Amino acid sequence: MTAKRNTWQKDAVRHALAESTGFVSAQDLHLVLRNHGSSIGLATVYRALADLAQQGEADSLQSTAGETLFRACGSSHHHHLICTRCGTTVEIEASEIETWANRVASQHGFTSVNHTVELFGICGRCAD
Amino acid sequence: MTAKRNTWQKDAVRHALAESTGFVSAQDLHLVLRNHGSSIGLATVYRALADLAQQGEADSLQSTAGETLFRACGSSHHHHLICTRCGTTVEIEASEIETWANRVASQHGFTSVNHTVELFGICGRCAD
DNA sequence: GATGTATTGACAATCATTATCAATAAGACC
DNA sequence: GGTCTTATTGATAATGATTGTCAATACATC
Repeated sequence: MTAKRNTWQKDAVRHALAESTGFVSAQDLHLVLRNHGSSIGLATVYRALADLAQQGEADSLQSTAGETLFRACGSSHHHHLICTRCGTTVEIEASEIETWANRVASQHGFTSVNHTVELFGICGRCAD
Repeated sequence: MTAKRNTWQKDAVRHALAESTGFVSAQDLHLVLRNHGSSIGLATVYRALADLAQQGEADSLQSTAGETLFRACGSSHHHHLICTRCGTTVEIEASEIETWANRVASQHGFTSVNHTVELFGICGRCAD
């Protein structure tokens, strides 16, 4: 049994992630924590984020720049609508998409279907 | 005017990409070309793929491993259904998704909407 | 409080990708 | 064909994100 331990580092990452409005990289988060006076190491931030993502406490996606971005999220399945200017993110439930994905996949003989759906745009506040 | 030139290297990349069944990385393609006796350089493969993607001759997506993957594709807008075992890829037209994306985005006051939609699963041949 | 071990953090190592720059070769023009 | 201009190539160095290493540290239990 992998006896997991609770450390202030993991909490710090959890909290910093919760306070970020949109998706952030591990490096971003490390910088934020350091600026707040924390002495947390970069590798630890990477490890904590990987853990959170695996436990379903965080969503992750790959930016076009090749970074992995993270965001705190609810536990149920959902997608994102992300402002490309300010990073504001809205969680979206879309049962239509789920059924569509399953239907299309089975039409082509595919099983064990996963999907990646992200919407990008410019939010009302940034459009002005 | 940027006077583009035609080189055998660009054709080689185009052809190698056309013969790949699924998404491939620049490194993969470079290896394939080398194994076929080509002396093409790695940097050139990267440049050619970036060009093809920009001209709409290829689609690209970010793998979870952090690589950029490419695939030859038709010119019209579409999505992909990808077998995670063998890489077989099916192009999918989904006007429903387009309208859904626009509707959801405008409901939240977003404009200039883009979207990323990819389906992953196991194809009939690999399921046996 | 003492102990065993998961976890940390500084740094090295890795991997994909991009920049550098001299050498090459398309394409235009004669 | 030969010449010229410069886009393109390719070997290599440089960059940037991420992961591995490993001794030191600190959780949780006795």
